[in-house]
Amino acid sequence: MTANSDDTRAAGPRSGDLLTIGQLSARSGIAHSALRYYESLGLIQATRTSGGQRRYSRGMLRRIAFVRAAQRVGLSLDEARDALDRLPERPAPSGSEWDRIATTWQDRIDEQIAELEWLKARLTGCIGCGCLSLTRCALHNADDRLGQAGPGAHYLRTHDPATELEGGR
Amino acid sequence: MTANSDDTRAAGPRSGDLLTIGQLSARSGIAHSALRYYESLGLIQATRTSGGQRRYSRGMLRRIAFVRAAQRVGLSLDEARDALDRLPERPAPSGSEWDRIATTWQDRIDEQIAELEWLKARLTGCIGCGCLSLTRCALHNADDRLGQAGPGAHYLRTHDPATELEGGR
DNA sequence: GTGCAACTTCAAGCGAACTTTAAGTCAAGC
DNA sequence: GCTTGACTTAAAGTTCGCTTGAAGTTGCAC
Repeated sequence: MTANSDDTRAAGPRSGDLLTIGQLSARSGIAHSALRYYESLGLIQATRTSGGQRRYSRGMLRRIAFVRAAQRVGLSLDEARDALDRLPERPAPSGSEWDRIATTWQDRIDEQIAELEWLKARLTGCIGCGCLSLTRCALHNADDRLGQAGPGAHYLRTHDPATELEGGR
Repeated sequence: MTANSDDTRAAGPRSGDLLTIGQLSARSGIAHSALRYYESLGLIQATRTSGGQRRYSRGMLRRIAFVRAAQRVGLSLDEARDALDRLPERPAPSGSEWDRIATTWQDRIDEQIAELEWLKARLTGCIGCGCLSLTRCALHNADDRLGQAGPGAHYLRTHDPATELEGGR
């Protein structure tokens, strides 16, 4: 960005609240290209200057934070947009819709933690047994557990986030 | 020209130790196509019948389980193969190399759990405050934390697994 | 008014992890 | 011997989440 003054926006008299894409990128840690990509997906919005440049309200930082949290919880960007679309866009999302999402996400987080704990426990067992015990070693016994999830790329996702969000309640 | 003149022993679907790709797929829960893909990457190996069909030893189930565990820990398939290559292929991996990997993975798991706990705690705060508190809400405050990791797609990976495995020797 | 960083669009490219398709071959039960 | 389903290869296609490149425009300090 230019070495213009250190406030958020030096240009216009009343533009104190608006961020350029470079500023939004710096604040959010998301690359310019990714922000434009997010805009193309409808995750964030921008107004335009008369010259066509994007200007973002500070509320976009909140939306980006929401998206990043959604990703960490395992949602795709499409799913994050759906969730955002259901939130009232006030000063901040509020009310039962947000409660519902937060609760759902916490459940998902708990599931992910539980799975990691399971894996960790099995690895601990392996260390203890030197991975030589056919009856106790995680990697020996894992195949008993492997077949249970059915075919497909289910190993990175243990459940379908869409059904979780849409049909869950 | 008999199908099983050799040690391959391709006499039938339930011929002792060797599995067809269909059987391996059923046992492991991994699609046929993915198994062939894994073979192309060197993650698993097969002998061949005189007719050219793959036959897998039961040890491949262990290797697949290892790969799946590696994926859950956040490794790429290439990294999983590197780890497999360093394990002695005995009845089971054993010894200090396995200890080292298991320990490294447990550290990674701990990190992932910690991050999930952090996110969960922030969501809990949001529920408590109805997401209206500018000072406490995770999504309001997240941007303060967002910029700290620098640019790039750092939000899904908080560290580089390659340096973890290679440099940590 | 000039210089230059920061911006614009659009399309193509990328990397990971697979899946799909097409056309053919093998294995085993009857 | 025939049939049928499981298998073979190679290449192309898919999805996700972006990044890169080219070529041009805007905004602002000097």
